[in-house]
Amino acid sequence: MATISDVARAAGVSRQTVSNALNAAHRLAPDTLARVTAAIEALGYRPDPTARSLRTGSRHAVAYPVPPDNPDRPNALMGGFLHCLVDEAGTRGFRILLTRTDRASIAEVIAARQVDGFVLSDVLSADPRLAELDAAGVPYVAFGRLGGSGGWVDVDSAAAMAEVVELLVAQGHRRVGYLGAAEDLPWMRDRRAGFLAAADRLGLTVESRPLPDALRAADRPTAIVAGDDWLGLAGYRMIGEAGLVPGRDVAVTGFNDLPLCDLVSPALTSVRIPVRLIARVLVGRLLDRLAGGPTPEHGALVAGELLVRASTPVRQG
Amino acid sequence: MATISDVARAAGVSRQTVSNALNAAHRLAPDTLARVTAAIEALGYRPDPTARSLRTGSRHAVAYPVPPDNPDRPNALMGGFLHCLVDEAGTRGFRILLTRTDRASIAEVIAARQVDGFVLSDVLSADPRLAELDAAGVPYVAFGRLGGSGGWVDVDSAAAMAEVVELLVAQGHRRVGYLGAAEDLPWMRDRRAGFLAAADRLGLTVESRPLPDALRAADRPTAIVAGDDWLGLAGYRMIGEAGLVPGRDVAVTGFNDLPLCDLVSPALTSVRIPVRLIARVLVGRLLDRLAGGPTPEHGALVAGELLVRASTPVRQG
DNA sequence: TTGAAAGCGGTACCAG
DNA sequence: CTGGTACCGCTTTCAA
Repeated sequence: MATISDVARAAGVSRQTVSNALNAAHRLAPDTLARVTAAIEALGYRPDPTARSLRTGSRHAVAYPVPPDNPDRPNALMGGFLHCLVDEAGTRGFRILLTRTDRASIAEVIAARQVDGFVLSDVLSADPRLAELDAAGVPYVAFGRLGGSGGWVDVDSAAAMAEVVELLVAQGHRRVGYLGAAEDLPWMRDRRAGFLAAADRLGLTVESRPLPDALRAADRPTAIVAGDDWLGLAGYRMIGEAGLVPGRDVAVTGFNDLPLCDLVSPALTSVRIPVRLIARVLVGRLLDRLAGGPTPEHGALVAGELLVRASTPVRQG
Repeated sequence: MATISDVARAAGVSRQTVSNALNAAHRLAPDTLARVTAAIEALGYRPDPTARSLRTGSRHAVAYPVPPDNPDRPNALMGGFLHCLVDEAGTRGFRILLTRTDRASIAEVIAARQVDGFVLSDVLSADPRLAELDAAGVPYVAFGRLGGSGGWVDVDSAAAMAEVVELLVAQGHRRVGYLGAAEDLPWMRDRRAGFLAAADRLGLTVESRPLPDALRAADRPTAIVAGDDWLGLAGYRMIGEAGLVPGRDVAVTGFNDLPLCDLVSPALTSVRIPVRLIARVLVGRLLDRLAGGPTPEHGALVAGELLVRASTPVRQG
């Protein structure tokens, strides 16, 4: 492996000049630059980022703690998200370092100064990792809304739920049930709130009885809005157990647009999460901040995409 | 941030002694060790892996190129796999660095000496990345079988397919169709070969007509073995289009055990891939190699787990 | 515009 | 068992 000294020797200049050729080419005389560049080419020289990091203190790397995965309900979007993250960071010369999610592991990565910043996801309220990062002064951005700072990006679930409600209203639904779960998760709470707000605004009646009972009542809801796709399928089951047919008798919507939406019968109307865009904005905000830019005032909301499928058919009459 | 010099000064020893306390504690007098340890604690000193790497040349990091993800058919197992990978590597003091999969990116990571080795997946035959790694002498292990070396781990699809065939035979099936696709992918070819071998050994007749036609024939196959779960669902559709009912009229099996197997109706019999075990063996082999151990002669095959569900019911008569 | 010297934070080697 | 010295490969500072 060629070092900077090898190149300097080959080009008949000092090591500094080689360094300048790489980092501040404009300060070199044209012919010197040409000579150095030729030597770099000839020797196949690549500066060692480790040595550079030691000197400059910047690591050109970002950590992403990989959330644990429930094998029975894997996050099918994770692979795509990471691919996009790597891609977006890569085009700006940064790498993604995976870490465990526990506080100790994160503390270690910070203490070892292995990265310049963090990308977080699945952030809970009062997440201990945030305290850790704040205390150490390590910049981060989160996928999912945070309390104060503008260092976050999230799906605009309120807007998405409003679209869902508008769809149902347009299809003639007047009484709708909401199927939620895990409401300790901020994003699940957020979706419910978005639904309720839109339902209120558009004059939809929200079912208050437990859904299994409500579906058997004479004035049963004609649609169920679920907090995610898995819950949507739970809705299918409830509907079936009430002797009704999902889609035909009761419309259903999900959230996340997992691939199973197209597979189940009827295909499930859902909201697609723009993974690529989210990765881009996350990386953009973090790297801008690392570059010394100001922290944006507000978090960024990106629109989900409502995909209407057979589970929300146009109603006859 | 405390440095090794700070600790040395605080403990009244040289930097070298602090270094020894960390890396070769047995060479220190007990009381010196105690003094140094106390100083480390007091100052919260953590050695900087970047500086250490510069000196030793080892990065304590492993690269994993993230395969691109088809949004319409995401790899639902990726999140869990990466989590396991991080976990297994982490317990041995190694980190996972994500990279892009293209040859140029990999060449860059190698040239920049950013990792000690690679974990690969989705390796094609004559994969250009292998040439790159071999040429540079960078150690690697692959999820998925490789030509010569023992640096790989894979699911024993032949054994798994044998289990599938045995199940079908036991259930009274005599004529079975195979539904494959993307046979340029080694693992897909491997599954088909495993099926054919087992069918041959157990005297099963393999359907040779195109499945849509065969299902309409009088001597139609009574079961379909699919190369993966998505193909299993394609099988469901073919069966339905032939006026038959999957599970009841024609048994179906998949492969991978995606979560959708439990969701579809009938639930799809499939083979679960032991992701955690695979990650463990991959990391184990790579790190053993990095530690100077010998390369194993053979690749490792790990058993898949056949999960029998409603799509392969016990046959009446 | 170019170069010499110092140093980033550790570890290897060797002397005592 | 401990410490002095050189050095890993690069960039920053300051003179020439």
